[in-house]
Amino acid sequence: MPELPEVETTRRGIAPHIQQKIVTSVTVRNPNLRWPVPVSVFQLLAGSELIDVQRRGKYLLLKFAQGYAMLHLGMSGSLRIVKQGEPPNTHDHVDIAFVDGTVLRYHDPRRFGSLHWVEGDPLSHQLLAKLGPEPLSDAFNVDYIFAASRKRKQAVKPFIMDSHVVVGVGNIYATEALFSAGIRPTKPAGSVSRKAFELLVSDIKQVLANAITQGGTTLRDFVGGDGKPGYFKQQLKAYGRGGEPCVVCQKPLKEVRLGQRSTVYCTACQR
DNA sequence: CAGCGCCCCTGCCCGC
DNA sequence: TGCGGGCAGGGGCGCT
Repeated sequence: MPELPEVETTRRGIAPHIQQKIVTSVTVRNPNLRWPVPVSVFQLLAGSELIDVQRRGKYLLLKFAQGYAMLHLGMSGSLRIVKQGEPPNTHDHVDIAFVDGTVLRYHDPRRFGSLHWVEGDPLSHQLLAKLGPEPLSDAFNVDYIFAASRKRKQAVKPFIMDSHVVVGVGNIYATEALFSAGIRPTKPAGSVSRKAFELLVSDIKQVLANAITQGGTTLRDFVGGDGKPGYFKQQLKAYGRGGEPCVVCQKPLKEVRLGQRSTVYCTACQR
């Protein structure tokens, strides 16, 4: 249930359980994810140490001496730490088991996620090479986004959700950040003012950072194997609230589809 | 190239 | 209660 905060929460949650541990086996129960999982390559990982767990955008990178396991959770993917011997449930597609009996288990009902093996620099991989800046880095700033948006006719919401523009801004947080910044999601990106982008950049950073902080509270449940993704729905001011009153002006929020994704905004507060 | 629709897949919810 | 339709937190790909 991954937007960037969930992926980062997952990274922080799993890393201490698996890093610097030796893999004993990799089990792939269903290799038919978004792209076929190269099963035999992963089975060669037995005996190797998982050095580190990194993240680029919504991709998780499990570092080994020989290369990286590059994992994407798609719409419905999740990772949890379980103990060896725990029977798999439906849609538990991959297990990576370690010497101490810890198992990293990948679960993904819709199978929109993916698992690649990458040798060499993972950031040079085709899927990562052209990604935009990390939203919480200094590289994501008003100068950058304003320049990138000039002459773009695309609506600002799909624009900021484009991972080649900036990574990690999914449907929920795009909706929320645009609400906070008072920007109408349908407005062409190229006609959003520099001032408005200043607000938007700051609100994107804030909403993501806040969500990561909150993700921390669901972390223990998540990793413990017991908890729900725990999505702070109560905090959402726009996403999922079509027809309900705007928290600022009480006018009913409007819901439209933009780029095949539901989009909620206030016609009074967002211009 | 920019921009847009399609599609991958399962589960769940709603209305009839 | 059963069933069809629509929608779900993503994003790469192929077409115009």
